[in-house]
Amino acid sequence: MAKIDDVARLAGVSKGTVSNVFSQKRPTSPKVTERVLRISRELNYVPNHTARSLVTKKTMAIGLTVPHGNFFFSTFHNQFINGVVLEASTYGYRVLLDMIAVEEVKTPSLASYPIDGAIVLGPMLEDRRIQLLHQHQIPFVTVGQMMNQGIVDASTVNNDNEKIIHDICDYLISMGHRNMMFLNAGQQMTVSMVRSEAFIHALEKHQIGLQPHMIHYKPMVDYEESMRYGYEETYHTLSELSEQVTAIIADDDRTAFSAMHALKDLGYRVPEDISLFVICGDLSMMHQVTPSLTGMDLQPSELGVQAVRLLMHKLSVLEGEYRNHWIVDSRIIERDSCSLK
Amino acid sequence: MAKIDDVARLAGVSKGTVSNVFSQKRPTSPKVTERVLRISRELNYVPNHTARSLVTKKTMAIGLTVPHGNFFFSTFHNQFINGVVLEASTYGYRVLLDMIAVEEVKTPSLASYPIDGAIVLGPMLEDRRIQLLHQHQIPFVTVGQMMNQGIVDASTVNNDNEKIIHDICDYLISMGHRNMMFLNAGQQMTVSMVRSEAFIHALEKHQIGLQPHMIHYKPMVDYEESMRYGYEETYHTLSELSEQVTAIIADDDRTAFSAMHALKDLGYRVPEDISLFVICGDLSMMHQVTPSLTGMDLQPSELGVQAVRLLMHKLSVLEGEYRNHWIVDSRIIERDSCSLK
DNA sequence: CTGAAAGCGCTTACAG
DNA sequence: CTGAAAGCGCTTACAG
Repeated sequence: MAKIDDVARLAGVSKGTVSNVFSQKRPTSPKVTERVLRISRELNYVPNHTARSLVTKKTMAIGLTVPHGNFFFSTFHNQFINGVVLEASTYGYRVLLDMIAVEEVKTPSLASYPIDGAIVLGPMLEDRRIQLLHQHQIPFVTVGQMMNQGIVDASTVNNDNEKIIHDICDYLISMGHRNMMFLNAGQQMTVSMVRSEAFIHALEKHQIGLQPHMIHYKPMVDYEESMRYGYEETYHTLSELSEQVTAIIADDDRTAFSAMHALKDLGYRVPEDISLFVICGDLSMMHQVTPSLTGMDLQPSELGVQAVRLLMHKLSVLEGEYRNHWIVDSRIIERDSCSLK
Repeated sequence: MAKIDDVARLAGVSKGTVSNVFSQKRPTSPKVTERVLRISRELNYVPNHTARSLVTKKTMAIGLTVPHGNFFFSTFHNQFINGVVLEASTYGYRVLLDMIAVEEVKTPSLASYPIDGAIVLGPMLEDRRIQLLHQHQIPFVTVGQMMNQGIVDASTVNNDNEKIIHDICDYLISMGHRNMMFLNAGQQMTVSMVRSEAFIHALEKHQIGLQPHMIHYKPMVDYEESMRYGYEETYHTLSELSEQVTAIIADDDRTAFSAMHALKDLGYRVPEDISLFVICGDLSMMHQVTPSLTGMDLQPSELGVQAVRLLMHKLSVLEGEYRNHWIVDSRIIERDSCSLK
């Protein structure tokens, strides 16, 4: 590959001038610009990204780390990632995908992270990723519930999870449901704790006593098993219970699908016998199944966009004031899976 | 951040030695190793990835480019990406996600790609991404149908699309179906061309005449519209047709869901009135809906794994013989959405 | 608007 | 097993 010296020599200018033509950080005369560009084209020259990074100290990449474990994207993640990648490209940034946890610095061969900043999706308690980012002094923003873990000033973009749960409970309770089952996310997700608490508060607000069968947590397992979560919990809980659960709140669309499957096997109809509400699912897909699923629009793509904007502010790519915590709106999309008790 | 000179000075050794401790390319005495490591820990030192890359000429990252446009991942893409990221991490490689097309070199500020190789998902006719990769001399492997476009020796990982379509047609025809509708992928996808041809051949093989309503192509549009594709084509085709279509082959699970929706609105039952076969869908999700969907297991995760392995061979990270074209197996998973005519 | 020179933080022959 | 020095391919004050 041609390098800057080759272009400079053939164009009869200095390296600095060639650099300026490409970076546009200082003006160059039209004549020189055109000559340099022509030679560059002939030589198939393009500035070496790595060399540039070394001196500018910018990699023009941000890291996107998702929880470790045998993890698979949900449609929620899809749209979130879409928002991130598209918005990042607006500022000339690329996205480095890290699905497994940022590894321990166990092997000495580990080098620094070639990223200018990071977005941490679904922060967890004792999150190794956050500890390392902090230690390496890489600016980051978390998306999802952030608990205080000593890193006081963490920037975060999130939905208002308390409001979400209260809205859902108010909605279902207003329809006459008092025995609801909540298929929550995994216990290691900080979001699930906030949601459980809000769920309990919402019940109290309406003078409904909490019962053991009302809250379930997704086991932290592999893909296949997590697909069965909705089925297993629904099937076993409902078949062993004497009282009648009349509404189920499912953490995501997959959980909802598998819960529906269990309901069918148990002989229950949705929504005639049992209502089903999805917190975090793909709205289009939820619209296509039968019955179409009522749920909450969390705007995952918007979460991604706002996370990138916040990070760009922290990196001083974006000027002006900004808030360290950003809440993305959510609202109920009524469809056919919930009805009066 | 501390740099190699700081560590070298405090540890009383040369930079070269510090380098060796971290890269492990040359042995260092236990005493020195331990001292360097201790100092490094104290200073929070870690080798600068960019500086290392500049001299080794390796970024230890591969690019993953998906088709441009207003694109959203399907569950197929999810699992594929999973395979790629996990397998790449095995070799110490990270994955740079490019969702929009590798841009034209229109603005001169564009720098080289900081990747050692690339995986191109869903190659298209006149694929700009491939042209650029080729021009920048970045090794790449394509996943999905590759048509000859002057780049003769492109490495590729793929399913056997001809076999897939023949297997599906043989399966449905053996059940008595002769009037089948194929909701194919978008016309710009090379895979859809191969599948259409195979579909036509399969019909010929069984002496079934091709009719205009039998093949449809997903319009290249935004997310919302593509979700409607299955619905629209199914609804309009079936309501305007005098003869009876008895089986539908859907390109992916979303198309299948929305086709099912249309069938329900038209008063058809699956599979009693019309059978439904899904080519490329999330098997677990297809198992959870009612009726559970019969489809083809394309092993998307395995496609990702093999694509990375092939690329690692091309980058000489992996030693030994390898084939430039790799076919990943597929097989029919029988569930409840197809039945005898 | 342009050039000459230093420097970004590493690795790598070369020499011992 | 270790060190001294050159060099990876750019950008950036500094000077004009």
